[in-house]
Amino acid sequence: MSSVGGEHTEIALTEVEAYRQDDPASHSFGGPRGRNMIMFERSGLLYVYRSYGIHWCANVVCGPVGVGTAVLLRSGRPVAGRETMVRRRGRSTNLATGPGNLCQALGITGELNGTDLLDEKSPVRLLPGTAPAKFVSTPRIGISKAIDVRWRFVAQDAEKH
DNA sequence: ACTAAGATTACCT
DNA sequence: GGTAATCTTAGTA
Repeated sequence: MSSVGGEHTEIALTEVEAYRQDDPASHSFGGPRGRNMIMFERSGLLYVYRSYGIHWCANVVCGPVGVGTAVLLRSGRPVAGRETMVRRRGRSTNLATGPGNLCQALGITGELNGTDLLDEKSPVRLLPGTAPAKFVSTPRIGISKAIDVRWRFVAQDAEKH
């Protein structure tokens, strides 16, 4: 969920991708430096980076301290605050499909990099939810390295809204 | 200092 | 289906 700007929005994740430190396609590949520092912190932190100079992408750090592991949030289904998302996105469909769109819908920007997703006081938090009954794994999207590992997970009930 | 490429999206034909 | 928009990081000189 997110309460950025005092407006509550909430989505159920339908698509994620895993990135590990020993993964050539990962920002954490080669060790901690610059923007990826957060990936080496403790689990439950938010890692935000800019993509193609235009979009924000959000990750959840999930490895032990010192290991650069994170999960990229690619898509979600609107659960609450739909009006806010429509206004932020300027459209009423595909509100949170795609990494950049998801961040825009939730109001996530680079300022939130390093946010503790497990702290009740944080503007952006991770809440327990029900795992999708069925999901498929596929090659990851938008990268040119290590495309043979199928670490993109898509919920079968994912729908465009 | 300079150049190239990138975990993308929206708009054009 | 193709491409422009736009900025940060990494590699080279």
